[in-house]
Amino acid sequence: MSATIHDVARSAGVSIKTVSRVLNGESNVAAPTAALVHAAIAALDYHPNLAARSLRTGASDTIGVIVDSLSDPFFAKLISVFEDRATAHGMDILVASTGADEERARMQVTRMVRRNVNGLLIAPFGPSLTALPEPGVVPTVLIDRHTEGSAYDEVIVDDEAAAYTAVSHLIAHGHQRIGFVGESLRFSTVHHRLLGYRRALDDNAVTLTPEYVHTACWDSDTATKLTKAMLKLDEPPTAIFASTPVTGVGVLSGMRAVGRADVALVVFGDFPLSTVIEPAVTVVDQVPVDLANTAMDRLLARLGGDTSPPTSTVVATQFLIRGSGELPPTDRPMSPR
Amino acid sequence: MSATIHDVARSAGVSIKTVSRVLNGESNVAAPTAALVHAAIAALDYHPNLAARSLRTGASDTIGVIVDSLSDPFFAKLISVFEDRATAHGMDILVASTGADEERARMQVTRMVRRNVNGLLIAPFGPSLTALPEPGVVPTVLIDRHTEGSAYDEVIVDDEAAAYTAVSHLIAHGHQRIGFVGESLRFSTVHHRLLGYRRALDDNAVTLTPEYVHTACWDSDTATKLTKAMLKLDEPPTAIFASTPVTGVGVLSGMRAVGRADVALVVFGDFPLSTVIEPAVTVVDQVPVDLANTAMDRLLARLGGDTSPPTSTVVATQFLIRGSGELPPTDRPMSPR
DNA sequence: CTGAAAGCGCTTACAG
DNA sequence: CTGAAAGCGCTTACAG
Repeated sequence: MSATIHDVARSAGVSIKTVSRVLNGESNVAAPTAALVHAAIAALDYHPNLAARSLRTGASDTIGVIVDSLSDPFFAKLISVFEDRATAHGMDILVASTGADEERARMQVTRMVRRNVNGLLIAPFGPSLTALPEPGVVPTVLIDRHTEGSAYDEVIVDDEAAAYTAVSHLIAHGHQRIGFVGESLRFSTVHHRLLGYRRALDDNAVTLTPEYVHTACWDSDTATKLTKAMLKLDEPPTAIFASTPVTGVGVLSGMRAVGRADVALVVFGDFPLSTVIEPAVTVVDQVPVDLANTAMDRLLARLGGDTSPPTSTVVATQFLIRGSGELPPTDRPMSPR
Repeated sequence: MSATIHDVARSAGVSIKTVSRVLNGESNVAAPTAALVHAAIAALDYHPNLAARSLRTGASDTIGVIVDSLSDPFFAKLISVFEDRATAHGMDILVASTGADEERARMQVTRMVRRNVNGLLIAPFGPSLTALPEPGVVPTVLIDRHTEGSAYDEVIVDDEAAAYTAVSHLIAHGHQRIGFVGESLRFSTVHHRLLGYRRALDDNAVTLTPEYVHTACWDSDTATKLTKAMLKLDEPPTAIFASTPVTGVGVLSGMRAVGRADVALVVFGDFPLSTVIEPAVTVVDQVPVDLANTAMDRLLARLGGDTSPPTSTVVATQFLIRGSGELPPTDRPMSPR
């Protein structure tokens, strides 16, 4: 039903090879011939069959994106930027989630490779390399999280330095008892944020209190529970550093549940409503748009034939001071239980 | 480099047709033969070439999703559910955004069709049918918004009824001056939410005040600006109904900017932090998970050969009363300007 | 500058 | 229950 290259060739009175040349912008076609072909293409509303092209060339004009979750606002923002950029280059994007499950991540990579994606953008997790494509199979750029020993370009932020800044900021505002509410240390980002937290304490001669450090807050609800527990300690923290927006929301919820809006808070990662909450939430903004654009730049360079050694690009974060991180420490006595 | 069906056939000592039969689960293969083929497939780590299959069959085991924006939390949630379901059926999803631009929407549909997607899930906008695939080209299900005269299944919510409930709730709590902050009426959803708003006023003998009705809040910032302006009227509204989470966030921001946390608020659509804000925000929850699953059910039915006439499925919403919609009207005098 | 032939890796009739 | 042939719609050498 749809016109094929043969129809165009017949209509233009040339061979299919010439049509193919015009289609692929090859230079060696006489101008009048090219015009004839263009006219035929327009007249027949011809569009090349992508599956046929893909079968022949092994590519697909498609970019695969693999992240933990498609509904997480951070990843959703990355995807949004990837799609804009891909569309501008005539490519489509295929998305897949891993749920931070290694088995599923492996499967998603395999599926993408089988789909002949031109390139892959992956938010890796855990130290394992098995959930990444084998080197040489498909150009790949890793985003947000570092994987030791990978053969790929990566685009990350300096999590440790940003966390260091954030926690130092809390200490500078008089806080000595600072909670750390983090997701799993399986994520290199959370691991480095914890390192930054510890270094800030060390450099300011603040003793680390194990009861204040939580590294298994899988979701908002867990963060809420742990926050409530922390704030009920005999010596509760006067400030909390949340390692991600998801845990940050949980912390806010926990603070609210025990009626403690006076606890200082800094969240790693900006989120909608952060400026509407009272007090507005001080955050480390990872600037996901920059992260995504930089990663896409790398991938496009690789697709363009760049074969230089893998690079590690560190995108700048922004520390946005809004109020919640500047609350003075209160030492209101708490009921013992 | 990768094994082909010929390699498997040779290794198993059968013809490629027999391998193809096994691959596609056709019944008429002798058990011992099938076992031989399976062994060869496993030994060679064979995976069928998807492009070749797609070229031959005209399908691609792929579902296309087209929405306004990939980073909007509502659409991101829908996509997340679509991906889960698609993965469970061995299909991948291709995503594209329209930016609510008809030209771009048309282009995205064309691209998806050219990619031979098995099915399409589209959040349409505006009355135009030109941004939808021509009937018969590809099974399509429309989500969230109604398009008059389309030939496709649709899965929507009863926007008018839900808005009616929300606004009636405000009136029942003593409010007579109720603002409507909406995005464009191009969206059938917003249009119907406005109808529900008007009907609730009518049924309760509340006069509609044109200054309270805004239907061009493209983004949060516009909603903020209009909210601030409304609250500075000589007779400001005592309650506001926001037609979407995006405008709702803008309204909250505007209320905060003029120091009016005492204005009642109901938002159409739940959003993260709605329970953490003080007071917690009363919302009409569209239950995006239900919407997405129902749409996917319809699409899978169509892919399974269902050729019955197009259906319109209305998914139930939930009215979540949390505090912000129950604030009593205050009649604090405002400065005249 | 242009074209005829071959073939990418599958599935679809068709035959036995 | 099994197979040989044809062909989906392109691009890739190769020839002229």
